[in-house]
Amino acid sequence: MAIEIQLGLKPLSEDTCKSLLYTAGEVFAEYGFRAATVREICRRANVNVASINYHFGGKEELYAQVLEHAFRTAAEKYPFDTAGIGPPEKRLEEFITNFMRGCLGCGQAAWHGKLMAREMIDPTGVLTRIVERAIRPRKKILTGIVTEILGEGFSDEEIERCVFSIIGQCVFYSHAKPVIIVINPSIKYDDSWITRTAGHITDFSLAAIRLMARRKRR
Amino acid sequence: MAIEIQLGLKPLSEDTCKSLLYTAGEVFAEYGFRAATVREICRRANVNVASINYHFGGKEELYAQVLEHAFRTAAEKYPFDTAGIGPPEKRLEEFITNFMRGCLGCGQAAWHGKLMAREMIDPTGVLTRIVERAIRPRKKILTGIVTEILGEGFSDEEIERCVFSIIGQCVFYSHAKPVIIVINPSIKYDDSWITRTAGHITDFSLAAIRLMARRKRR
DNA sequence: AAGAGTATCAAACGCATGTTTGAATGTCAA
DNA sequence: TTGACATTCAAACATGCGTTTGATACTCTT
Repeated sequence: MAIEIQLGLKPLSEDTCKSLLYTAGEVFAEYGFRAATVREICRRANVNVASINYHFGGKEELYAQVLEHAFRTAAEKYPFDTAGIGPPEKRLEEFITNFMRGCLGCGQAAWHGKLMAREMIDPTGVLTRIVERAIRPRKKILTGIVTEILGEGFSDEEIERCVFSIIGQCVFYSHAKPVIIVINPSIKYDDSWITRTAGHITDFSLAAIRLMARRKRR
Repeated sequence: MAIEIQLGLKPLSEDTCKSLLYTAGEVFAEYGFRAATVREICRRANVNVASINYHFGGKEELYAQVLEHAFRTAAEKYPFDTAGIGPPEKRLEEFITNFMRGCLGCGQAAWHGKLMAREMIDPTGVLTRIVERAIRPRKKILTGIVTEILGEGFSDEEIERCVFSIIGQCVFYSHAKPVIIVINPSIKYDDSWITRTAGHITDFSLAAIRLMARRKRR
């Protein structure tokens, strides 16, 4: 690539780090930590294979920094803490839509969700950190929304089951994507489809939760 | 191991094949196709590393035969085709319970579900075969049950979304198990828990489907 | 008893991986 | 200009993988 352009200053690219961080996010999200190779990352980033070890100390540390970076950007882009604003039903739909966009969307914004989905299935050493940093806070928010709709008189276990039912519906489309593509090739994972599917999951879950609430009130 | 015992007949073990098939099922279910190593399989089976290539021709062919074997045993053990017997609500609960037992149970009976879950997430060349052989037939049965409860007037897309919502809730506990263990360590994946969780998913889904049906009828 | 066929084994092979090395190149203060 | 420092690079390294090999032991037929 642009090797001869430097025209003077600097050793051509002080931003090898940034390039690696970006490309690594892309490759890790695509293949997962184990299946991704440093050679592939370096090839796409147009840097030498030794760069990863020079700048980051190894594949594992690069992965950790990629996740750290993904946390920050995702937190800005898809705020889940719209707490208390509007009725809980509205917030539920927002939560589900944002969540699915994070898992299934395209581009850098979706790396976060894809990396989390990978970690869920095939955890590395950083799983605990991810849970505390990203998953548990979101579960707390969703639990709050569900609790608000359910009303009084439900055990933590019952509430948690509802939360898992909602999240399960969402991540299914991400986790089982290869199978879904085979089962029903006509599904296009574009933004319009995500919105409609998020709408279905919201309706489906709201119906269930409201019925539980109604039964308890009697 | 028992090398000197042979006492006369046979080359000690003509059943190296069976042992390999069994152990491979265990290891593949535990680690997935890629992460499982032939050396680990052979170590657990107490056979030489060359045995896999001698008897099966390679790791991939062994995997294919393990799946083939798992299909047959699972089909006997957990029959999903209880079609038409009893009310659809009852059949839904049976379906979900059997499905979750297959994904989360212990022992050889659960290999099938675990192998399928692995294949969903990280497909190998046999994914298509698995879909046609195991997944699509079951989806058809579940679709039948859901259609029966929903009644007339729903598009294939609406019905499929409900089916995915149900399956998503089930496989979540299998796919996201490592995360769930961190999030809530108190959950014990025993048979009693599976039954109760299957009950929740049934209630949750039934509530949603019935509400959809009721709305459409008006 | 002899030879053909089958099964097992330790060892090695070829390959891909993450990592390290040592030289080469450029920057910048002294 | 010089020397210390940072960065890049091609090449080599160490390890683990699936697979192959050639010898060995055994059974069974003749």
